Amino acid sequence: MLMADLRDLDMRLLVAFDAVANEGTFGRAAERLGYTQSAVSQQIASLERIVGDRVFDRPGGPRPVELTPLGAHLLEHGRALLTQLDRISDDLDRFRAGDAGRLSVGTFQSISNTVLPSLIGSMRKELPGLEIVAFESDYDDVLHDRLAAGDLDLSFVVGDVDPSFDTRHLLNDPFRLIARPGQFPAGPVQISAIVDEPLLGQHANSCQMINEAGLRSGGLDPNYVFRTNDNGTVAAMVRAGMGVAVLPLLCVDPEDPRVSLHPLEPAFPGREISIAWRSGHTLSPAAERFIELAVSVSAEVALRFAELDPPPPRRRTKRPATA
Amino acid sequence: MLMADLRDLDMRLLVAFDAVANEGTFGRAAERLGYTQSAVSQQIASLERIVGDRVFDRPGGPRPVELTPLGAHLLEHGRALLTQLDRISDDLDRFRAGDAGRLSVGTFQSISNTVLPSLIGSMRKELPGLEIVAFESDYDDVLHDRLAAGDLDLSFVVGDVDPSFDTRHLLNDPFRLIARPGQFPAGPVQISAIVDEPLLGQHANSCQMINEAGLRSGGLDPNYVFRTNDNGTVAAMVRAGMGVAVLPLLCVDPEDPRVSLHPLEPAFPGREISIAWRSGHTLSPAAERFIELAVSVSAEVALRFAELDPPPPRRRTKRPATA
DNA sequence: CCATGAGCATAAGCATAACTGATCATCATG
DNA sequence: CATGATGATCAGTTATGCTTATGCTCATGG
Repeated sequence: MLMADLRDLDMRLLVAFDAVANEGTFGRAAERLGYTQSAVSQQIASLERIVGDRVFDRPGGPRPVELTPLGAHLLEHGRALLTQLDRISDDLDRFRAGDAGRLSVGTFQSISNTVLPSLIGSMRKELPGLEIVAFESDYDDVLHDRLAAGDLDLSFVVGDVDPSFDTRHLLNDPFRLIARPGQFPAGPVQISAIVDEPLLGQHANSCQMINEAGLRSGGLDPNYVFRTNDNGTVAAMVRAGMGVAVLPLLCVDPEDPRVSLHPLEPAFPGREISIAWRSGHTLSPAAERFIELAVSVSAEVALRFAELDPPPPRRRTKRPATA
Repeated sequence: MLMADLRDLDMRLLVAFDAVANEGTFGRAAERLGYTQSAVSQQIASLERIVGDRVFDRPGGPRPVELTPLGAHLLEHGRALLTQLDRISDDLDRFRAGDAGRLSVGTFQSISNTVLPSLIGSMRKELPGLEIVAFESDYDDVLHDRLAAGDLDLSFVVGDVDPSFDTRHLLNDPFRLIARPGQFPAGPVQISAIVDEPLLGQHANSCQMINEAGLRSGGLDPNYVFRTNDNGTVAAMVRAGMGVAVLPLLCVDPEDPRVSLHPLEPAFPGREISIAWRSGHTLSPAAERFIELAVSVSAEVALRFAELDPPPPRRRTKRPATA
């Protein structure tokens, strides 16, 4: 018996098999499927060649065919396969809508604290079937490597990345001086005014590099007395009087009354935050949507920044003129 | 996008898809599958036409292809399908060995008590993967109907059945007089000796018909004072002195010292027990095996009958001659 | 007992799908 | 810039799948 592998099976043969089993005759099955009786006869013959045994007893004459025991057994498997195919079809449709599969996103602390919660909230509300996995690291190269390896679909990044990645710009995150309240008068502080202050900062990473370069360009040779990547710790140390810090605005809580924030003068560029993915690689619909939402959430954050600094000129709500 | 249904999918496309995903290039996948690179390229193109999207990013040049997000998602499904196909293949092999699937057998009380336990025991030991379902009825027509409807794969039957069934003969079950010990001298009893005895018997069924016909042919016009299909009850009634019974040997316990069994004279034919199935219908391998085992277990039973009656002439084991 | 019709199988013919072999374009590499 | 590995594509061939036409089987009903 020349018995082929089931892996050579065309699902259409199972469809025909199922139809014949339901209809009882090859002819009616053919009619339902839009074939001729002969075609169905040949399809069943193909199926039987593949499984190696008859799946129908043909009693001859006008009597309907009946499943052989093996046919009945196979049909259970076959129907399970067909419904699984339908489920896969549905799942692919959901995937195309972004509402299935998994999305891995690289992030770093300040993003995780600010844009990510609302972003993931929106995604989960809009695409509840999508599994979102976030991976956080404050070391750019870790994120880059995992992104390049395909472990991550998307990653938030700081500054420019090499051209093997495509990016979408999200926002500019300006640096601010963090000091004790009252230590400096409200408003901008000259960099020259803090040349002798002990500095608190982060460990070396691209953000800190931008930061230090900016300070140096303002004539300050930074003297770091403590470095930590935990932004909360930095703020606490400032409150404790250990020194002052210069941090990206996203890294501090602008609502915290226990520290005061000051723009620096002369101003130097903030860090540019983008979202990146491997160039030349198709993005999943979920990733596309994530990027769009990231852009809009970031725009809201940028808007809050703009309102924060210069400190909003306490504009009184316009009174309706009394007639 | 002319997107076909997944039900039109040929599993060979998934095999190629899987191979390319594993090998990284169309060419190596083709080599492994015994195709040309061109064939695999076209197979992937077919797959992509069916799912409606690219499943690989082709970076161009000598770089390997990489799964698109949708491709990765589809591949998980595809691999699940392929392993399911392999499992089905294995299951079909087991089915062909009789060790998978379900076997429904029709039976009646005396068979259930005697041949069936050891028969099912042998089957379960030999084919532990087979599910055996027994359906018992003491009404022949019920068994016949269920067999004809295909609810039963096989059924034990009494006597001849209509030609829409095929049968295999199992054994002849002779009728015996059941009496109180001492009521008659050991050995055969003339039918004429029990013409005045009140009779116990079963309700009308084919076995009882044969029985009554036999008694009539021996000159006895049976006078039934109690009928039940429960053979244990018949024996108990005999012990209680209600009357005597004529039952097939399979229906009584020949080890029970509280009743005594007697052949009747003139002898009349016992009931013929066979196993039947729908003629023209393929039998499952499990059913084939069941029939074979039924034949051999029945032969053992017939042997015990032969030893029982005439009571085995206590033949001494031959002593080796001393030199 | 024969005519009828429902049913599947099969052969012949054709259209299409699938595969091969050759060639082209792409692009990393040295 | 030459090279080589890669996928796409085209033309040609083979294989597959489908239709039409026909034959065989067998239950049914005169």
